[in-house]
Amino acid sequence: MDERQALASFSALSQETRLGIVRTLVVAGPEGLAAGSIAERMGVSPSNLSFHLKELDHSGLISQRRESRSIVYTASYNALAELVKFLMEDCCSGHPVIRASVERSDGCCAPQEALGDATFA
Amino acid sequence: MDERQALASFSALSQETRLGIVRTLVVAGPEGLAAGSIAERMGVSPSNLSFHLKELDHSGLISQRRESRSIVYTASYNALAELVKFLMEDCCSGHPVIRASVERSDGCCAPQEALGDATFA
DNA sequence: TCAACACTTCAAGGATTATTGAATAATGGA
DNA sequence: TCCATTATTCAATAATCCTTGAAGTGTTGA
Repeated sequence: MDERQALASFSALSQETRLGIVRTLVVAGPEGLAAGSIAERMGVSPSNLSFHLKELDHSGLISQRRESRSIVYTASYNALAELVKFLMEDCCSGHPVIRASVERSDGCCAPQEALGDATFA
Repeated sequence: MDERQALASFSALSQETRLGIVRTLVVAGPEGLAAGSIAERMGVSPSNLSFHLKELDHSGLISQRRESRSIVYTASYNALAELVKFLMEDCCSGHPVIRASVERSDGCCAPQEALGDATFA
């Protein structure tokens, strides 16, 4: 993921409605949700939702397919994963504190003592 | 990290100059950099830089201290780590594909085969 | 105390982004 | 074909964000 894409992704996630859409679609899984269902859950008007969906689609964080009358949206797990990687590696220079903090959170990988004095600030 | 903070952080990172500042400060390490040095490196006017620094400070991604005439800024590794965690856990519901993709990237943890059919889309 | 330095704050503008309601497009069933 | 359904696009307005230059705030050394 290049910087342009990352900027667009951060911008997409910086708006309450859009962050909500992404969360909803992630939970919905690969089957996705029709625009109408999303609008209902989020409590926004169809045209407003459409505006935000376009923004998200443009950033690559979601994708769409037509299914009969509906247009069904799905979260792009790949793009989300790329964004997490960008944040950790490109933006944060793979800093040990950040990596460790994330890995620690699911009890995986290196024990905390192994981090040594890499954990500043 | 709650949603409000996450939105503020994404908003902070969605602007080219500010993303550049964060990257610069992460690389600079815990000693940080004076506002003047940052302005010079980023090629922006002092007042414009100040505007963006305030934005970043407000989101919690950086912090500041006065040191003689200068005001020295440092990246908040903690806030950055929290943001990565938010993205993976709250926003992405700890989705296995995203987690795996990140962990895979440093050759740590579970081998790819172990992911099984958790890797959809 | 005064001047120079390092920054920030303020006010004004221009540029983007968000919201709303009306109009338009695509699909499927009677 | 005609109508209802599902969604998008458009135009206008409101709100927010970014940039700039001038003015203001601390800090240091003469």
